[in-house]
Amino acid sequence: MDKKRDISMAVIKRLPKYYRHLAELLRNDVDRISSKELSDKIGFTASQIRQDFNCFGGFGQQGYGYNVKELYNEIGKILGTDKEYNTIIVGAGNIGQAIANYSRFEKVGFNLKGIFDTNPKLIGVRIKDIEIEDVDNIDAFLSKNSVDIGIICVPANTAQKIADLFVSNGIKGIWNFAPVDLDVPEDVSVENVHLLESMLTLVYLMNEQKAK
Amino acid sequence: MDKKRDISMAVIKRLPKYYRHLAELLRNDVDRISSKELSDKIGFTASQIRQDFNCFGGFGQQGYGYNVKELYNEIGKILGTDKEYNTIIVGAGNIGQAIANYSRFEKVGFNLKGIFDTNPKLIGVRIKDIEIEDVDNIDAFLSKNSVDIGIICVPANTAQKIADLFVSNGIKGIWNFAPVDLDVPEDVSVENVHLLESMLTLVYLMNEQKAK
DNA sequence: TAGATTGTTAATCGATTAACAATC
DNA sequence: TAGATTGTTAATCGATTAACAATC
Repeated sequence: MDKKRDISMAVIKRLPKYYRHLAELLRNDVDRISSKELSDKIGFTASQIRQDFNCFGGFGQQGYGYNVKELYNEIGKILGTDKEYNTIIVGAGNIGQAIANYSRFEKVGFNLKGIFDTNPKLIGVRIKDIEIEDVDNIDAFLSKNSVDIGIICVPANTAQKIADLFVSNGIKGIWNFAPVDLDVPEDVSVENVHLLESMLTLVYLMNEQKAK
Repeated sequence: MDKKRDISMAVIKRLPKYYRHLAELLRNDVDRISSKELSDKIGFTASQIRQDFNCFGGFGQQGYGYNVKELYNEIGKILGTDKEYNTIIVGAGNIGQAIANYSRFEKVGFNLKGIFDTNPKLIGVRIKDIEIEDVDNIDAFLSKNSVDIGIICVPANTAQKIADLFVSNGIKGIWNFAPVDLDVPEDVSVENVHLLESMLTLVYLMNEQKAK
């Protein structure tokens, strides 16, 4: 486990992409791959790929390359996909509902346990066999159920309040879709999906291209 | 315009965050801010903030700091929010519908002009006064309408086909939600939102914390 | 064994931070 | 003017790339 320490964020952000490409190779029945071949496919340099993998120990074999299945499993373990995670969604608007219905997550071990909203029109509605509950019930729900990840899909002005609620109930992972930077203790991990910022990045890149 | 050249991706990715924080300051009627104060709020170092802004020219005033309104407008211009953009969404599933209904985009100048899907049950359905059309109509639609940004919300296996369709019709910006790396000419910009990868990053960070 | 490719060290490159002169 | 804070150069830090010995 100690190996995991001091891994740079640059490496961490590349891991899921390796994982995705290896899953694809696996589906295509590819047994082995060299860092050079993976480089051609994924776009990182072969040197970087070898450096990245060696942060976690040597998965390859000189003269041969990497065994796809083994590498896929190793990276899965590093990422934590060998475990299951219980999640709840707070905010059952457009994004919240889309995430709730997004079936790819279940397949990878994310189990949605609850959906919450403040809107009386939504409370009681069922999404995927889960009845949307009042946000006021979150505290009680979390004291009875073990939840690993809280997903925030509420507007910016209430997001911090929800995050505080998560933190006070011992949730250690927050997936945040609200356009704010959440303030949480350092042992709580936050991953943001800032859609408008992503769109603005695209617009910048387009205008930059046009100027060339 | 030449100033824009050679701006590193690290800087570009920070611009939307500056823009969001400045919008908030503006809403709170803050007139001026120093790099030090902005640093406390946004989390980047004061030095980095000044470096970033100076990539585009000096927006500040010695001894005073930055005028919030002016800085907000300047960054808006750099990002391209002073213009409007026509968009279409291909794939009217969970994510596609959520994006279509996400009202924050309209406010910032993104105008949704069309939604396309292959599912006969969805074709003809109206979302926000826009009737979902058959994907087969995209070509004809694009030859008649000026579209700046194509949004891909289809499954992985058809995403590249849609991207090709966009490219052949002169679209220069693609916002991609499909879990694939699209292959496009270099004058076409792609911004990815890879939800599963974002979630896996969160899971890694949580497990790393636990190991400490 | 010979060839191929890793694991790993060293060199380079780029991004961040520190420092301070310029100046409002 | 004195104080404050930028703009900018120099120093540091970290990440990527190159090179090659180890070894399958």
